[in-house]
Amino acid sequence: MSKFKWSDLIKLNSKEEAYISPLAVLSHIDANAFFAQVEEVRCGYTKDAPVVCVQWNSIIAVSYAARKYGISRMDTIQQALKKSDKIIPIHTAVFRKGEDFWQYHDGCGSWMEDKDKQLPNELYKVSLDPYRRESRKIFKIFTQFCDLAEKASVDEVFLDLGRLCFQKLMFSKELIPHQKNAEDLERIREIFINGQYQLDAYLPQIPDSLRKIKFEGDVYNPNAIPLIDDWDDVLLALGSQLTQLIREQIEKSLGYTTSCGVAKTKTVCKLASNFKKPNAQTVILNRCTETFLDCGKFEITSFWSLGGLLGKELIDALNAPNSGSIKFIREKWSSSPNDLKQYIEVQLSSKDANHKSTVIERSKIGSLAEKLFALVRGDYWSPLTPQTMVKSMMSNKNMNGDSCKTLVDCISWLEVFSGELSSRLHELEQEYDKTVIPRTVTVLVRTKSGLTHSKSGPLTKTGSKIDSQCLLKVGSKLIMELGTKFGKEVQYYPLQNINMSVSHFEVFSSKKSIVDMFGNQAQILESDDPATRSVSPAIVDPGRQPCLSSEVKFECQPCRLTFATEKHLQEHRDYHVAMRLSENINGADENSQNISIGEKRLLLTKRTPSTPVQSHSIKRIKTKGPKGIKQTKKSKPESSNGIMKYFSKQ
DNA sequence: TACTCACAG
DNA sequence: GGCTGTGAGTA
Repeated sequence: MSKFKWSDLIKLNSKEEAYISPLAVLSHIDANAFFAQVEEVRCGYTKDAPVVCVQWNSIIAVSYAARKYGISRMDTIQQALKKSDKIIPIHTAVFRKGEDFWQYHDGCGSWMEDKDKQLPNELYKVSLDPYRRESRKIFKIFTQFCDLAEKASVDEVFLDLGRLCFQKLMFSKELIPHQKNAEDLERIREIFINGQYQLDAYLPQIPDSLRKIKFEGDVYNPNAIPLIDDWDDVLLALGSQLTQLIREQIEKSLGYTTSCGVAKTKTVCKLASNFKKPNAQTVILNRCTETFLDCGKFEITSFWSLGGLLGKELIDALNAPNSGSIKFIREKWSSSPNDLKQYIEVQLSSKDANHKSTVIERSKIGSLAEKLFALVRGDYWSPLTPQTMVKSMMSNKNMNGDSCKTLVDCISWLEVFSGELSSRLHELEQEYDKTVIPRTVTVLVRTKSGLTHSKSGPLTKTGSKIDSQCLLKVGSKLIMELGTKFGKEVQYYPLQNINMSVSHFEVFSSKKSIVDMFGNQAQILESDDPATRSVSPAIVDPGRQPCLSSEVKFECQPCRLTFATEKHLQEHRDYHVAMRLSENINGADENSQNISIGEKRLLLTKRTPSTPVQSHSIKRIKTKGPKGIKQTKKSKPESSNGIMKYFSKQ
């Protein structure tokens, strides 16, 4: 007789209950050196090519081919090049300051000798969009196969293979090709199909024929025990076959290799997928779970969510030795979580007496002890959280030196952020086939002294879809309010950090009008005459469609940028005015005083003294501010273009 | 809404 | 180790 019950098996058919069954089959799949793989595939290299993905001077992902030269994620690109000149560094895509689309600059980067081919941090912001896109493609394959997938990060996923395994067991004819030995399994299938089972009854012993079932990948089995003993092993074997299939599909269609862990719980899956890399899968039988946790590679801090302060404090509170602490805890507190809880409480009390700070909240010690008690046994069950809508999106830029020292600089970065956020919002909409409208925009700055200040405001736009212009409009308003409020008190510029985020998403299920719009655009694009195109389609980010000829009606004379509607043109002009306002508020230097509104690019790239004279003059009334910061009041511009409605608090 | 902290890759 | 990002908690 099996040690499992019919109810354990039947639960696999339920998304809500499968993870809690002792027969659960979950898996964790991780794309190896993901950013490096994306670049390798994008640029057409093979797996043998020692590609590394670079951001400024740092290597942020190392392909396995490059790891053979001893290159690690910590290395700077210069250090890596000393280890081997064979490596192929590829820089991430970047936004240029003041532009709202990203681009790859292949053949450029900080390691280039040619100064013109370097990408200065001051002028660019890294874009991770390409990796998100590839991540979505991978995730789509997962969801095509599997009805319950949790996206754990840009390169990781958890799968609940319960239904697939169950169905394969019950309905797959090829599972047991030799009919002679299949009789037992057929009888079990009949019992299930006819509903002649008792949920509380134990399952029969597994049929002999099933003992020959094959695992895909590596089964962790240091003591060479028989692999198939009970139904949990059978189901894990089926799960390993399924993950193999899914992973092969990903490699075949997208070119990415993955590492995979198959086990009963998420935490064990996660450790298992990390066990052998790259391009491998590791199966942890339930009977081998504790042996696996004790293999020497893991400690308390290896568990998800215990990798930081909390884990360190736990180890400290439990007086656990650094190595083998999982086994130590399991054996020292072997009967119940309660002993563990009491021990932690006592230890923390003595810490309190010594006025030591702790991140462990007293009210949570009970649940923490239960969790730890289960974790060290590989028995901590947590559900897969089905795909949920992200709750916020941020676009962020850290500044070097004094590269963000004026409001003009700020607004230029806001333009980048607006482009990135609107593009990501649109991708989100396509992914869910929903309309997504954020209701709140937040702008945050951090001064060199570490002070942060943020301002949030509503995004009231309705009807049409969110674009970078409308985000920029709100963001500009917020940053100006921040600047005027903060600038008087403390040393404001140069900023150490600036970011913008959108949150409080409203989701509409009907996306008809937007889908139609996309369809029309695509059609127009195909028959578009390049000569009449107003904006070069060479702009790379396909998330941002160029303004098409049929839509072009309004042009900003100085910029020669064109807009579909007068409203859009108006907003664009407001941006120019905001730029000029900011120069005044900020007490801009001599060069930027004279910036023509048509010379945005010039302003943002090189501050040339010979910049043309502006066409609209703004009177400047200087007032003396504290700490030598120039405070400037401005008169209303001659041609305000309705700007005051956006900057009414000025 | 404003801000801080923890955590992860 | 710097950069980028998400989410929880607090007042």
